[in-house]
Amino acid sequence: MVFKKRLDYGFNAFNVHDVPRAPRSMRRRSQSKWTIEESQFCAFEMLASLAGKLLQESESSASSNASEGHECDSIGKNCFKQEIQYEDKPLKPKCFEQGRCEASVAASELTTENGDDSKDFRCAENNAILECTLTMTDPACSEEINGDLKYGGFLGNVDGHSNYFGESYNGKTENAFKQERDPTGSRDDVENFSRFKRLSKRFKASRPPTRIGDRRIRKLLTSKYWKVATKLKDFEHSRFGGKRPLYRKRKTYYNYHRCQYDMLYKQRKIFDRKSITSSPEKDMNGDKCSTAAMSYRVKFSIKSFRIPELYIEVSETATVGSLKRTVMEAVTALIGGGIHVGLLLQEKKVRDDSRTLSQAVVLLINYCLVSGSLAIPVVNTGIPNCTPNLPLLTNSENPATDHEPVSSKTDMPTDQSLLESRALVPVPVPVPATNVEALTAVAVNQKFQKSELAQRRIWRPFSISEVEALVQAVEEIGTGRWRDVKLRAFESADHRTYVNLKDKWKTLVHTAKISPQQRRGDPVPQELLDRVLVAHAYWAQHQAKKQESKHHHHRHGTPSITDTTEADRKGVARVPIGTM
DNA sequence: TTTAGGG
DNA sequence: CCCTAAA
Repeated sequence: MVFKKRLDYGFNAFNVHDVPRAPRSMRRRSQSKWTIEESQFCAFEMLASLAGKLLQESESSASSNASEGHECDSIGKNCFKQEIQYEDKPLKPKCFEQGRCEASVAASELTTENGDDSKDFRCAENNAILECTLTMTDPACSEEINGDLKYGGFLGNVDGHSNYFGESYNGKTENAFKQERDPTGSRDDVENFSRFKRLSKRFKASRPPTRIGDRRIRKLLTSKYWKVATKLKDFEHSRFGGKRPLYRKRKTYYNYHRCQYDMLYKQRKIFDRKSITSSPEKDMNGDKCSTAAMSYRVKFSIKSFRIPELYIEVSETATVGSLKRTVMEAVTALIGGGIHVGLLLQEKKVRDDSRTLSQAVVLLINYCLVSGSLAIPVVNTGIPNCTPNLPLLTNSENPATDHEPVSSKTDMPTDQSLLESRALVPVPVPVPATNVEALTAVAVNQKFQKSELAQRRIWRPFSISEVEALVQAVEEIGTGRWRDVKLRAFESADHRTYVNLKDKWKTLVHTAKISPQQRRGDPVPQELLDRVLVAHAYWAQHQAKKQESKHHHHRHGTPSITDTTEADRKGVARVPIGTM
């Protein structure tokens, strides 16, 4: 069962425990078996219908957050009223009205019977707005359920698994429904009831009777709820860096979380209606970095057209390109296509879509370094091995190349002489005052990175000299002992792990095998590639021999003359010079 | 932890 | 460069 975890919307616990599990049959048969799950699902439904309205209202109420308590109380109570107002809209098929009735009851009960939930409810409303409005404006018809699924896919389009979940749970709903209709399933309400009580101890089962009509309608509605819950669940996962493999950690998401509006408003800068401004800041949750690995994020806001406000949160390890795509998708979904999204960082265009946002900041700093005039001691960028005041590249005669690729695709100066002069004269670190903000941001960034469990390492292309060193080491040591290679040739290069070296060798071999026309990136001298091929062949053969001798040894109990294990261990074996 | 290989 | 099964 996938849905076992708590459904937490990131504000206060909504605590939908085991949401889809309580068999509907239990709830159906006894009028008093009104479950909390149902209430919450209904709340979603209702929220969906309220979304537009609420969005409008929150737009005009700048002081709303000052009186959260009141709002919490009142919203739930007003739900019914608001919904009725909304009923004026043409979209209210028969089945929807039924569901609407339920939703209203649920909402009022949430407020009256459970004070805690009322507050949560308000928050849920905020978060659910975008999703619910999009997915549920049109009532529960099968086609619309499909649309719903599609949107779920959009939300989670990083991996496209949302559809799977939707279908999956739809299936479960079907099953539940079948069970419900099963005549033998109508045996004893008493038993079911006690089971139900076990499932949801927290809530009294003595609910006022609720008249619920057509089963079919109910089925449609519940299946919808399931999907909403699914999406909200997904949302929650990404929000808290939940490590569901399907979604990975770089997943992006966005929402209309009005709760963040005021906080964001203070810090954001909006250059123009199409620009995106990055303003790194702490998460709303404060700096509990220890628990929330995702508590730091680069947040963006967009001011655009008729969209009141669109908030997008992406991991700082998201690439510029993925950010643009996310924005594009979000906006496109709302107002249609034909939009170009650009990224401005400190008023500089960042054009390279493959850079991560962190790298973009580093890049900015590098720019500061080469072009600035002020001199201050040391600035820690927070980016490992990117300390700006020192050219630290081991095993490389050309440290300047270390940073060069990062800035190669931007508007910032990439003049080699500038970079080199920086590299060769690592004395003062000039930092224009105007970019203090960026540096501050990165300083915060460092704090975050320490707590970030798996920060993607920035891309560091191998310099020619590094390749040379690697080839040399592999010639001597072989292809199966990358730790030794690392120790021998890259001992002081902290940013090169043995996995890096192994990977680089892999690509080198590949590069050497393909035709020069197919090669990309800064060319590796053919001489080195030739050596790569020779060494690769030699050590492949060597390894084969070793395997063979191993078997031979096993069979005959005597070492074979091809056994070079000892030589390997001492590192004396190497590609014979003659073959090179 | 290190290797080996797929993603 | 990441992830991870295996060793």
